[in-house]
Amino acid sequence: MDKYRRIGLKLTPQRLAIFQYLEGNTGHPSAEMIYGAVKKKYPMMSFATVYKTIEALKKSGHLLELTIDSERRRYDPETRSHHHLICIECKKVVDIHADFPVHVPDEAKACFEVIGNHVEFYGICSKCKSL
Amino acid sequence: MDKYRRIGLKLTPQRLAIFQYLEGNTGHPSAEMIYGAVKKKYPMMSFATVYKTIEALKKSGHLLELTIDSERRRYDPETRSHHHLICIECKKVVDIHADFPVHVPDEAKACFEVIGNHVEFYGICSKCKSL
DNA sequence: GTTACTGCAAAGCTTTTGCATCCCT
DNA sequence: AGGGATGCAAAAGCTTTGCAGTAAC
Repeated sequence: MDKYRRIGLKLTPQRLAIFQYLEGNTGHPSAEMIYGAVKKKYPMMSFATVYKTIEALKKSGHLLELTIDSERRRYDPETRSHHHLICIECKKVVDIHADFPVHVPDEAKACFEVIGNHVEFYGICSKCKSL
Repeated sequence: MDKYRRIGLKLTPQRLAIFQYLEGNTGHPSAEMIYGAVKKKYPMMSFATVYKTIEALKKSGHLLELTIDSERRRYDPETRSHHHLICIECKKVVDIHADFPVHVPDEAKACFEVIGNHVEFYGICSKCKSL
């Protein structure tokens, strides 16, 4: 947890709870999910603190904002490049750690400097399929 | 334009203007961009009509809702499978029509029925790069 | 004539912000 | 002690909805 102090973030109890909730969390939570989980420990926790902490983590590169759900922003503490499998029913998102041989066509390279890529697989999870 | 009437949509002037704006539009517009463009022709146009028409087009499969921009929903009249190149500065989105050899790992196949995939390339467009 | 669409305004959500207070360092 | 963080409440976006009037079919 010292990595957060090193980048100038004060370690308040609320933040520690958020950090702990996010640590290794592969559920791609939304702000509301973070708030709900952390509020159990700290009932005084406010949404403002959640959003402000998310902002600080994003800026310092410890949290990624995903663009996989059009209804709300979702976050991922796994900042290494990886891909996702998304259930179109329940919006569940599962990580896929693999490298895919995707190469941008040359005509696109001409007008874009490509930095990275992200593959989304769409489908229906087994839970939703059985309903 | 008859394809819309065939699926039970009434062809009002407002809708025709929206359809015409979207036809072949590769700019991945947001609701506000659609509203702004169509309002020039029909100053009485309301946001409600834009959103309700978007909803009708989505339901009938004539419009895709993209999840490439966390700030607002963006739409794509190109409903065939394709991919995107996204400028992380100005959020410009460019289509890429190509097939990539991406295959879901077997362990993921076990718990998901995969329907499709979408590759996003992130980068900086030449316009933003020169700023 | 029916049925569905429009436009307005209000409401609903998610996210951001201002500010006084508090607390980590 | 100082500067940043918290929490509240208000505000700001974006999107949806109810409803009365209107237009397409």
